[in-house]
Amino acid sequence: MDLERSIAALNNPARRRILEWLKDRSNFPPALPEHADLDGVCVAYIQEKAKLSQSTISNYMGLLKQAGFVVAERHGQWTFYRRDEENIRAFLTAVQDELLKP
Amino acid sequence: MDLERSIAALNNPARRRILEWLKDRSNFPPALPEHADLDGVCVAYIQEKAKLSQSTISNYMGLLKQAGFVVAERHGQWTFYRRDEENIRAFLTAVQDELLKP
DNA sequence: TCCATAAATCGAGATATCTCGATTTATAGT
DNA sequence: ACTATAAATCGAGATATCTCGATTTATGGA
Repeated sequence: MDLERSIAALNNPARRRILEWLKDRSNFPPALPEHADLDGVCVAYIQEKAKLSQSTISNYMGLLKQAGFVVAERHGQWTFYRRDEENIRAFLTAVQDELLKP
Repeated sequence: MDLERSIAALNNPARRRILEWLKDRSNFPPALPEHADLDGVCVAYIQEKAKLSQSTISNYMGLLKQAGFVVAERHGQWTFYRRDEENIRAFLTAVQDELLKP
């Protein structure tokens, strides 16, 4: 749990929005039939929704991944990103401790 | 509750450390007798502890204040800063909501 | 093997943050 | 009025972040 890195990753409205969108797969276009079993979202879909360039989104997803907020799973040419709920909760606990613990 | 501003204020190790130090007045030199009733800490004490310049600390305290993490109270030539526990809790709730709420 | 598509990496200009020393403002005491 | 002290503001150089388009890498299909 690297607070530094996590807070930096959150310090950007687009990245926070992406994390929110990922709460619900239906914020994105339906998955291809062959990906129906995966609950992640590919970079292209995120890019389309965020209206930022492909390289920017790829970079952002990398930062969110390093921060522990998402996990990436590669399937063929696609990389599917989804939230890491456990790590997100761990982050919240860490911030709470840092801000409130005596 | 301006999340943007609050997260930006937290996105700096020195500022986070200051917020931690302010949890306990005894992290700083004892107050002057005439300030014994106040529980805030003056800029000079924070500066000494943080080993950063006076202008940097003044700037940082301004950011923490705008973010709602501290309140300032002026007494004569001194400005005393102390944590705003209620706002800090409000921030934590807001982050939690942003990260977890469906 | 060749082509098409998805994503990652690279390089760069624009913008923002960090941090400082110098200056200014506010207040208190003589 | 003058001096001293505390804090805020100003101006600037160094460093980091943002975001892009171009290129490269990885994979799958004809």
